[in-house]
Amino acid sequence: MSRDIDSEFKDRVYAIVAQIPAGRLMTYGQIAALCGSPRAARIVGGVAHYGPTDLPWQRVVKKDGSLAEGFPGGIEGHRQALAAEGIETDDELRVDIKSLIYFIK
DNA sequence: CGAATGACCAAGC
DNA sequence: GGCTTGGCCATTC
Repeated sequence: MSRDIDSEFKDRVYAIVAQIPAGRLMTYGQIAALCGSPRAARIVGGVAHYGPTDLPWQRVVKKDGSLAEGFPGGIEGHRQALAAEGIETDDELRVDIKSLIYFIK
């Protein structure tokens, strides 16, 4: 599985997001770092936008704990998606990321 | 093939 | 203390 193409980055994003357990959250920066580029947090967002919707992007939030703005339906839609996953948000549309964040070993 | 974008992050004022 | 600007790196049109 030697893929010398840069698409390996995108491929890893899919893998990581797909491995996020329900009830947990991950930040774009964290995923980007796991993909090999800690500064490519925006790329993860770009992949999410143009990428498949089969993955639980709803479990992916910003490092600040706030939700993604470009999510289908907006922050409001994202909040409902999280609620469907069992993740509760506060009045500030933010989740307890410091507790729900999923750390990959 | 080249240029612009993009679901972010961090720092500055 | 909250908002603005710049930088960043890979993908997409």
